[in-house]
Amino acid sequence: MMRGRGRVVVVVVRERPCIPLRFFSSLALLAGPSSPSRRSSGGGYYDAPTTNCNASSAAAENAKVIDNFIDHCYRGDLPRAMKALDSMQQRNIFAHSLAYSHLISCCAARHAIEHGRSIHRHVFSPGYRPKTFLLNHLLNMYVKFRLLPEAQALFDQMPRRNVISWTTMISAYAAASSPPLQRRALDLLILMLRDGVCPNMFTFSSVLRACHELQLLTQIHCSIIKVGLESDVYVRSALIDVYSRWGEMSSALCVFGEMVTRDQVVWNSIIGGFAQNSDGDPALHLYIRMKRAGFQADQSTLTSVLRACTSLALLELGRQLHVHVLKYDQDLILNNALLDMYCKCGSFKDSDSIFSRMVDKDVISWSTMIMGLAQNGFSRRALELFKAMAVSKIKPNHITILGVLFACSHAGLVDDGRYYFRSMKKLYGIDPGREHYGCMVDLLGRAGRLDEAVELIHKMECEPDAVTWRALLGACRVHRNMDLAAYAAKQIIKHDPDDAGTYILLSNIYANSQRWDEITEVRNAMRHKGVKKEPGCSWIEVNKCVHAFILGDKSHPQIIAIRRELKQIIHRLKEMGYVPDANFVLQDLEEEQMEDSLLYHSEKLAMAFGIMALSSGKTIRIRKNLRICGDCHDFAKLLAKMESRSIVIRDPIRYHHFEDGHCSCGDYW
DNA sequence: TTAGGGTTAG
Repeated sequence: MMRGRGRVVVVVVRERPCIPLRFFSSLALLAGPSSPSRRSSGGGYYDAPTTNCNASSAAAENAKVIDNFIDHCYRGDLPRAMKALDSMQQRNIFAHSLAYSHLISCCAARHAIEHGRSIHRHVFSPGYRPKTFLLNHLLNMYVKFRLLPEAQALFDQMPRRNVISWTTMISAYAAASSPPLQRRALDLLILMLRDGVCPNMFTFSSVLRACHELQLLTQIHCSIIKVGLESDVYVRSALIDVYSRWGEMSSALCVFGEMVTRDQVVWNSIIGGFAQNSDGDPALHLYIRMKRAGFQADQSTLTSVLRACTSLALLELGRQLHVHVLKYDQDLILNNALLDMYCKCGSFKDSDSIFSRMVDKDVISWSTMIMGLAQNGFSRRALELFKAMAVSKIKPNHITILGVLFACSHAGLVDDGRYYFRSMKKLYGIDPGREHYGCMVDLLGRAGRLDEAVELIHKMECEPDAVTWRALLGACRVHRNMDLAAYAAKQIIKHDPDDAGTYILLSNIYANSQRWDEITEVRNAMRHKGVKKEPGCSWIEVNKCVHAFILGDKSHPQIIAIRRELKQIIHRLKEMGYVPDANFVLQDLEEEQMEDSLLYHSEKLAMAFGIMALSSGKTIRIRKNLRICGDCHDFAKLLAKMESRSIVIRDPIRYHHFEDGHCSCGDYW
């Protein structure tokens, strides 16, 4: 016993060598409301009068209860700790903040929110003044349970808030999925500043996620530099991520380039940024640099690098990465990325195999497969998989339905498509968006129901965009409806004034009708806007090298041999009945382009090179930046038949699998 | 003694 301020102070220490001394030295066994003046926040003692034996006995009993509570907290025995907490609540006695914080962490780890709420009630009992640090623990617990309203209520109730309290709330709102909630993070930042609390690197790295305006992002970046926090690695990776989301890769690269001590996450941020912006080349180069810098690829790196392979259609490199993925064989996100890579590189044997072995599948796994099959023209299989998804009890989302409608349009299943479109709200609670309408326009247009397609566009609940009108234009192309094509093309240009291909297509339509004034008008508009058509480019991967072929370009080291091979192929194909298709009225090819270079379209050169460089029977896989023209499409069908090998050509819209004289797109693209 | 950054389908 010790003497202090005229009272006997009983030190309660039990023999527990495994518990840190600091833990015990900070114990506060506090008296109830009958003696509030004697409460202490960190002395490791409780007070008891000397003259009253009953009171002394009660104090000893209280000490025992608290001691038990602390013991259970430390051992992580949640049920017993909660029982002891009940007892403390009845006696109106309290332990030190540290014990509660330990228990709150246990509740968060064990998903025991009701216990967490009991602790919350307990520390707000009369006679106890919880420290800010303890309330921050509770705040964090509600945030971890995604109970933002409860976190906000506690935050509002807090008598004092420090930078951690504010940052916890800002971080919670910034991580929310809805933009209005994310805007609340920015509002809180302003309130925090008004409250005189300075944001630190934790605050900035959190709030950056909520930046939905580029101007605001720039302002926050300036503030970060002003207060000297730009060197923090968390802040930098958040900046890289947000600039990447805005497609501002030069700014992201600038932030990355200024760093001296880069960690794994920063590398992942910049690689992921390029991958998400469909800029696969720099993503792969940065990946190589990361490896050279001594970092190993983790799940996030591999997912982004797979995405880069997907955008570049690099099947062989994707297969190499698959070997590294094996050590994370149950990682759902990584498996989904792998599925998508194989789907988009046209290798369904591999995607099927992975999909069937995946233990966990989510809506993205199913949607990836359904969409992959649909885009590649395997509509029946896509619809069968959608039925299997219903059995699996995974609920479809708007992208799944998009895949289903895409599949219906490619198989000409008008009634099925209508059924899914009409019932998507009722069956799945999903409102049709622009993309769903676009699929329906595609479906009706493909079936030759152009009037119905136009009617649907006019009935849309949302404003049609260039994609909607392009779907109608595609149908006009197939069904040779030039008037409607001209109308659709004008609508596309209205929404996307830089679409050079559509200007050229419109000009060709007018030329066919000898409408010279309108041709001049279109050409002047192109000149005025400085619109130029991107040259056609095709890529093919051979022996781990990517070979690029550009229309009219002769820089490939084997170009003479390739052109010779191509001429021989054409000669043989002509014997099979191939007639070059020079009808370019409903294509976005210019007349001189057709006359001079029909023979040397980039995909034809890539196919000829594939025949030369790949072993017999191996699938020729080509990626193209523009849509394939009708002549190259016929050429590929006949070549696949003549060579008895598969040819896969991926254009920006869809995929063409050529086999035995047929294409999976059913000659509609 | 509490708060922060990177990965998947259209």
